[in-house]
Amino acid sequence: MAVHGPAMTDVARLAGVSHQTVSRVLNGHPNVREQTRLRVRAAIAELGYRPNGAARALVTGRSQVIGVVAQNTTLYGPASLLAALEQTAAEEGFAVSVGSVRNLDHRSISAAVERHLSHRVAGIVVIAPVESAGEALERLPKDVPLVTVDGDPSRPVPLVTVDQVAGARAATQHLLDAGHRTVWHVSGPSDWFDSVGRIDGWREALLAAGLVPPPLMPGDWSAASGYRCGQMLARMPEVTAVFTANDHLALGVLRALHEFGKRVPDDISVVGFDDVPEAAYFIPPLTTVRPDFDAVARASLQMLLTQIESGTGGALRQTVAPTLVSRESVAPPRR
Amino acid sequence: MAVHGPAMTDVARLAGVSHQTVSRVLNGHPNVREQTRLRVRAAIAELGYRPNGAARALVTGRSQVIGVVAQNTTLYGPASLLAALEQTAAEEGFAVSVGSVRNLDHRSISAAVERHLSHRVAGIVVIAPVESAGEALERLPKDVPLVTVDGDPSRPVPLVTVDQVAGARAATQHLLDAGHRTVWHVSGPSDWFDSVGRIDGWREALLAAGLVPPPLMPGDWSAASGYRCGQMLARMPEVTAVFTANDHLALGVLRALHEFGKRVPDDISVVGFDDVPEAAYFIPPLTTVRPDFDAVARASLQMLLTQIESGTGGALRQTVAPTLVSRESVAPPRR
DNA sequence: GCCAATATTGTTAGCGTTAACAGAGACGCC
DNA sequence: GGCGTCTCTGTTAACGCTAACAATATTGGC
Repeated sequence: MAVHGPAMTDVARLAGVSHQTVSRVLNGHPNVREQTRLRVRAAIAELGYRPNGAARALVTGRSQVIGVVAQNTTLYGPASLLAALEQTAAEEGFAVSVGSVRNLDHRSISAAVERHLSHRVAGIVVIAPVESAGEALERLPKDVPLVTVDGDPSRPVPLVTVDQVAGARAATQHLLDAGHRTVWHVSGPSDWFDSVGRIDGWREALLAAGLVPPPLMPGDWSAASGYRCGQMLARMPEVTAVFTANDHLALGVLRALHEFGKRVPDDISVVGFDDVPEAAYFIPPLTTVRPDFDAVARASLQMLLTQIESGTGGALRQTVAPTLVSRESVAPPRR
Repeated sequence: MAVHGPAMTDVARLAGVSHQTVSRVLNGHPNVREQTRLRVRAAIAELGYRPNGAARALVTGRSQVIGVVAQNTTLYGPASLLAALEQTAAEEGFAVSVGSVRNLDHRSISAAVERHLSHRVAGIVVIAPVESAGEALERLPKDVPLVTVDGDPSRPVPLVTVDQVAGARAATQHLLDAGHRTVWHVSGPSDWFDSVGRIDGWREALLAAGLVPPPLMPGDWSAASGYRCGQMLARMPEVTAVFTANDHLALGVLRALHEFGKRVPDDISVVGFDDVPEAAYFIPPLTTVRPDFDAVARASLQMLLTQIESGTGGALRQTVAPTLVSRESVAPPRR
C-alpha cells in the first residue's frame, strides 16, 4: 500500500511549470496558454496523476461530497431515491456518502449528520419520512446546506417531496370514476408523512364526492400487513374497491383476496402506490401511482447546489406530481 | 455558510494544552494524564469541536471512508448488500461512499474507482457481478485495499460471494426430491456470474441425477422476461417444475402460468432465488433460496479491514452459503 | 520602438491534522 | 546524589492543494 501516487509538484516538474499552473489547468482556469495546458495534461496522463481530494477539501473547506441520511435503503422508495440522487450527483461531479440510520430519531440523525460534517461534506440530503425526525432537523447546524426529502411539510426546512395527497386523490378518484360507491384504504405506518399524505388524499377525494370515508385499515408497508388487512376486507361483502398505500401492501391484499375466492378486478378493484417494477406482473397487473424519483432527486440536488453556490439558506419547497398508471386491477363494480 | 467551526488549536488554547495533546486525546493515545484528558474533553464539548476529516485524510493518506462501486442499486440484491455494507461499516467507524455506474464495463468501473481514489478512500468494495467488469478489476491500481463481491471466481482478486451453485443445486434437488422428472430453468443474463453459477448448479443437480438438462430459458432478471418465458413454458405440457434465477422472474412466470390456466403448484412447481420480502405473498407463496446479504457484507468488510490494517494484498476468497426457504409453490407432480 | 494594459506564469502562505523528535519532570536504583 | 528510564507534554515539519499576490511575457496603439 505504502506508495502514494504522484502529487501536483511531480506533474509540475515533468511539465516544466509550477504546481500552481497545474492547479489552474485542473480547475479550468482561463488564463493558461494552450500549449502549456497540453503539456500539463500530457504530464498528468503520463504519471497517472490523480488530484488529492482531501488536500483540496482541506484548503477550500468543502469536499465534492454530498452526504445522504436515510433510514431503510432496502425499501423500494428510498433505494430508488438514493440511486437517482447518486446518478445526478455524479453528473455534477459530486460523490455521495450514505449514512444509514436505524431509527429516525433525534440522536441517530444528529449522529449521522455529525459524521458527514466531520468529513466536510458540501451538503446534506436527509430522507426523513417520519415524524420523529422533524425535531432533529430543526436543531441541526444552520451552517451547512441541507435539503430534506419527504420530510415534514410543516417545518421551515428546504423540502422536496412527492405530492402524496394528489397521488392518493387520483387513485381514489380513479376508483370512484369506475363507478365504485366508496373506496377502502390500507395505509402505511401512521408516523410516516407519506402515509399521512396518502390518507389525506384518499379522504379528500371521498369527501369531495360527498362520501363518508370508511374505517382505515392500518398497515406498515409490508406485504404481510397487506395480507392481514386483505383477509379482513375479503370477509366484508360491501367492499368493492381498495386503495393501498404502496404496491407491497397491494400484493398482500391481492393474495388474501385470492385465497378467499374474491376475484380482482371482477369482485374487488385494487390500486397501489409506487409502481415497483414488478407491479405490472402481479395477478392481476396492478393499477398504481408512480412517483417520479428521478425528478425528486434532481430537484433536491438542484436545491442543494443552489444553496452551496449561493450560500443562501432559504426554506424553499418543491413538490413533484406523481402519475397514475392504469393496469388491469380496476374495473367497474358488478351490481 | 462562511463560518468554519473551531479547529484543534482552539480546543488546545481553551484547555491550556498544545494541539498535539488534543490530537492524542482524540486518537486514544495512552500517555496522557487523566486530568488533562478530561480538560481536553471538556473543551471539545464546550466548543462543539468536530475533527476535520479532510486534514486527517491529508496527513495520514487515508480517510475513514470506504468506497463502493455498484451498478444498479435499485435491484433487491445490490440494494440489500449496500445497506448491509453501510450498517457494518458504520459500526467500524467508516462512512460509505457510493459510486453508481451505468454499465459495468472497464471504463465506467475505472472511472468510479478513480473518483473514489481521489477522495483517498481507505478501501473499495466492487459489486461487480458481470463478465465485463473482470478485466477492469485486474487493471486496477494495486495499492488500494479492494474486495469484490459476486465477482469473477476465476480472477486473482479478493472475493466474497454467495454460493450460487450450491443454492441452485439445492433448489433443483428440492424439486427432484418432490418427484419431478426434470426441472426447467429460467436464467438471468448470461454475462452475470450469479446467472452462470445458478445455471451450473441447476445443471449439476440434474446431471448428478442422471438427467439431461432441458433447454435453458434465458431471461434478464425482470418480471417481464419471466413472463415471456412463462408463456412458453405454459404451452409445453411436459413441464412440471421450473427453477427461476430470481424471484422477480418467478413472479412473471407465475402470472403467465396463471393466465394459461396452469395452477401452481398443482400443475407446475416453481422455485425462485433471493427471497425478496414479498415472495411470501406471491400467489402462491414462493419457495425460494435466501442468500445471506448481511453475512456477505460482514465478510467483505472484514476482508477489507484486514487488508487496510495489515497492508497485505492477498487474494482471499470467501463463500456464503444460501438457504432454501420452503413455501407453497412446490408440490409433487400429478401423474 | 515605447508604454500601458493584459495574458500568463511563479512564489509564498496557509488550511488542520498527525508524526517524529525534543524537552521536562518524576521515579527508582546503585 | 547522579543517572538512566519512564511518563507526559510541547515544537516543528510535513501532507497536497488553492488563494492571493508578485513577477514576467506579450500584445496593441501610437
